Amino acid sequence: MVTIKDVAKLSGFSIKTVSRVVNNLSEVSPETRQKVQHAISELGYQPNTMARSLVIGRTNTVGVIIPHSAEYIFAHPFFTEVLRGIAEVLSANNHNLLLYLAYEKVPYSRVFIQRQVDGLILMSIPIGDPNLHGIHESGVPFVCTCRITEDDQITNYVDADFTGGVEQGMEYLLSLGHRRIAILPGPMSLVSVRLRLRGYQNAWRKHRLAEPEDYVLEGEFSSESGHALAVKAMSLPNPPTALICGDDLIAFGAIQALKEMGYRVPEDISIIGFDDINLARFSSPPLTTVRQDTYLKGRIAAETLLTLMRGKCPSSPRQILLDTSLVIRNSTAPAQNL
Amino acid sequence: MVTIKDVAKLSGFSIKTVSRVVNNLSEVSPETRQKVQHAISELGYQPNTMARSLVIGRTNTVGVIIPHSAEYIFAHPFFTEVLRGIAEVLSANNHNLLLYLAYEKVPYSRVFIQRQVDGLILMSIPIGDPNLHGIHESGVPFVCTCRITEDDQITNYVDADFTGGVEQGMEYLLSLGHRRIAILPGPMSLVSVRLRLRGYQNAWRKHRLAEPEDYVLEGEFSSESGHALAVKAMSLPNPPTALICGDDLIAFGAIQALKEMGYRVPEDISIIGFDDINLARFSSPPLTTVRQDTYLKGRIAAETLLTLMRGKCPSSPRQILLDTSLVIRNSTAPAQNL
DNA sequence: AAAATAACTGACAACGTTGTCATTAAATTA
DNA sequence: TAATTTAATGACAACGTTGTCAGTTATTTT
Repeated sequence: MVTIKDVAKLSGFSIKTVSRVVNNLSEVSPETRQKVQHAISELGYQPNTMARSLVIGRTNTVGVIIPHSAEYIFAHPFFTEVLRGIAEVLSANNHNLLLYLAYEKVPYSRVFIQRQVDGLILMSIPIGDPNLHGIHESGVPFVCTCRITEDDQITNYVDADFTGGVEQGMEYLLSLGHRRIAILPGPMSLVSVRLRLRGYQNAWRKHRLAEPEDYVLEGEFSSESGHALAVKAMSLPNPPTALICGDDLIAFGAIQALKEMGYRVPEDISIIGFDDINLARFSSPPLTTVRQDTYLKGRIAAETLLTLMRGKCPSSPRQILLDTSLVIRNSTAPAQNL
Repeated sequence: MVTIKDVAKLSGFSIKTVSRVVNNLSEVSPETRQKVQHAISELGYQPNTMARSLVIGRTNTVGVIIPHSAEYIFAHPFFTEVLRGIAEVLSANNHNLLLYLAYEKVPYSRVFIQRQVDGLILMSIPIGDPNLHGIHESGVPFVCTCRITEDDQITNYVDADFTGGVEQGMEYLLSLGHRRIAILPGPMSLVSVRLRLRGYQNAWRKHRLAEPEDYVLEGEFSSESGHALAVKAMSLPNPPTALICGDDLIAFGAIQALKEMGYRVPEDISIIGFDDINLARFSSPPLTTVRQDTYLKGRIAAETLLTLMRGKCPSSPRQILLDTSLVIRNSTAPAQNL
């Protein structure tokens, strides 16, 4: 292994001077710099990251924590986009990205105390995660890409406005004349799902309409679940004329189930998704959906974290809510009397 | 920051003895071990990873390289699955995962020479990547999740048998009576696409049939591209009765385009995809596709790398080709005379 | 009882870098 | 000209850990 010592010996200068050249400090004469650089490229020298980190007390590395219990996070299309946003910002700022699968027993903050990372991004935290305590205690700069409670006032977060997003979808369905609107929000164990439900309830209240009963159909973020729930919805005594879904996968499954049952989408039943994944344009019919910019979520999370890492951690948390927008395609139509 | 020194002072033992306890070495008496452990948990001590790595010369970290020029890799459903396979194996073996976006100018091997990682997984390498030279030279243990040439005999790789996969699809279409089969293989800049094409050609040859002309329609791995190419295919003087696609996204786009043009799938035109992503079951009609196990690809790549890292790098490369299987759903039917 | 072995424990160097401070030579100022 | 500043460089300690090896007990063997 080529070390700074070898470069010093070959160039005839001291270790410290080589270090100055490597770190591009100004206090080196041009000739010296050139000679040292020549020796560096001659030997193919690269500084040892571990040794440097040990001295300077930083690693220029950010940890991204993915709760492993939630496997569907990995499988979900939005995951990639958030990660890409994070990776690009970190890369542009010369920071590395350590990806951790967090099992419940292992406290996230460990990796910070061990000086592996200078900060953390928590990608999807279970409600009541006991690790958050340790995080706060250890003083890690961290940012969540989700909220930990419906009215989180504790963590730094960047998240989509799920409540507002569902309200947008509901407004549209109501404007089309739908009054029997069921929601397939996803798993209620997730805060984001509870926030979606809040949007659903807000919409009814805002229009001074009574929220229909039995129209909240909890499930998973998957097409399989959407399929099953759509079947269940249509077998209700008073079946809905529209379904608003917690994500696009649920919507895809629901559409297929409806077709199989002989309903036409959107003529008989309207469907709205959430996320606007790439494939939403290519379903049959193309999906009307509430768009959230997951790539941007990742970028902003990373940028926020870098800011936190540079300055002291502020007393009040940084909380950012990203707007959603309704993308109208062909899975929605005016309500018919069935 | 709590260091091993603090633990030594509090427990009354030497630094070295604390180190022995931390590393769970046997040469410590039970009482000593207990006292030291008490001090450790009292202080909340965690060993400094950088200092340890510096001494032992390893980081227990694996780098995963993603060429950034290929943005679609991030966006592609298979990416997540490979990454999940890698992450799970590394996690189970107490190794960390550093994710790198590789820009063309930055040689991958740098991160190895800098001792940030003990090995590398290269997720999708452009043909003729100049960095491979540096990789071989630096002696990094590495594994590719793809081949770098159609007959790669150099790198360690784990990849799907694209040629065989397309042959499976072709066999099925031919058995259904199709003779006008066009292929939408994806971007020819990728080796995997050239290998798919090879499977297409093999099938014709094996059946002693002349390969039809103008039936290779190059494009991207996206639904948009599939849509455009399907339109192009059907406007040929002698349009095909079946399309075999390089991935499922292309197939989805193609199906939509065909529907828009008034064709029925599969009655008029048969479609086969590649990958079997989760959503393949939920397209309309459900997609017949060649399944590759991308999650397994990731797992095996990581396991292979760990093996390489443990032993010396063998002289002959480890090359693993994973079988594919045809999943028959409803986008394929016997050929009709159009 | 003496000698040999085993079981623990600790002092100190080493890993490869950067930070602190001293030293030297050159350039500027008084 | 002498005194002061500036620029360039290097010696050495420090970062927090592990490896080496020597030392001290306790235990076993002769």
